[in-house]
Amino acid sequence: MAGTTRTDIRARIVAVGLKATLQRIIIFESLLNLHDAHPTAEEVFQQLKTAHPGISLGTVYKTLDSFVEANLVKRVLSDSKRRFDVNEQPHGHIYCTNTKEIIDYTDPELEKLVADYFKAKNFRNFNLQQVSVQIIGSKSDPNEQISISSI
Amino acid sequence: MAGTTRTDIRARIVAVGLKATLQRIIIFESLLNLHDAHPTAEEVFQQLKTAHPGISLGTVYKTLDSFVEANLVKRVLSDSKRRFDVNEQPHGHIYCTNTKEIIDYTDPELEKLVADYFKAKNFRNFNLQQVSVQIIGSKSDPNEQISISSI
DNA sequence: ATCCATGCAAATGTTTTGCACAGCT
DNA sequence: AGCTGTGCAAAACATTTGCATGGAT
Repeated sequence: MAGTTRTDIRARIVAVGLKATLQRIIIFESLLNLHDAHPTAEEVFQQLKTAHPGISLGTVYKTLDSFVEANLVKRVLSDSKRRFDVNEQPHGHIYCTNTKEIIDYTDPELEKLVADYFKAKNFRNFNLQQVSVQIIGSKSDPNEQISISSI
Repeated sequence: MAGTTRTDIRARIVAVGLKATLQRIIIFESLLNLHDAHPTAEEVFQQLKTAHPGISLGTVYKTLDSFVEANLVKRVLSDSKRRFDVNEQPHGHIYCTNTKEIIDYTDPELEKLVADYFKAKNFRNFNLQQVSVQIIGSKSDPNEQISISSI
């Protein structure tokens, strides 16, 4: 649960101007639970329907879209399905062409480097919302974790 | 056309270990023509079928997949369809949430900055193939170009 | 009470697949 | 001949839509 209560969730939903319906709350909750999986609408629906048999797949689609629209959630690069990610601290993604996994890559130093770079840039006719780094490659051993160290 | 002849294309296809069939050649050619549009399989098919009525959509799908597999072409973040991009010099993408456009962002200084950053990183169990920067935001005026200047 | 969100199911859009045939070596 | 790639059409999969009903403020 990671310390995010329903009250918190309700507040976050209301904060972006959406009504805090039960469906929106449990879908957001589900996104938090499935955070590491960068789930599809279908996956959110599957996780939800045991505890909430009434929920409809169409609603999950519509709700995820409205979350993205409201900037509560982001879409991520994926293998032909729409995948979603709760909007936490800035981070990049590692995409493994071998296992098709999308793995979060959180690296404040890199985020700062890139953010600073863009601070000195002036965009005309463009409202910059977000910069993120995509890392593409493949795991040598699909069953092992990736680890990273500075030289 | 940009100075890439069929002989060049043939060579690039053979270089990655694929047979240079006519379909592969014209699909690759089409990707070069449509480069700015980051086309879907369907869009490639549409562009092709006038000049080559025999070509099949299924073949376009299969061929694009094999190009990606062979690292001749990249997939790009998109609005729920698979979009493709010929593998030219390193560049990022600007995604406009307003118009859903994907616009190339070529910035050698940024590419160097990021590449250098990752040179000093040591990945274990991961073969890094590519790092790219995604910029997300929205055009103020959908009909105008974005321009960028350093401060 | 009003308005917007939801559930349902049908429609649409996208991608994958299997198989028979064609083309290259 | 033997391989692999292609075309076709069906199947599978993913997303969107319209509308009647339900729920939040």
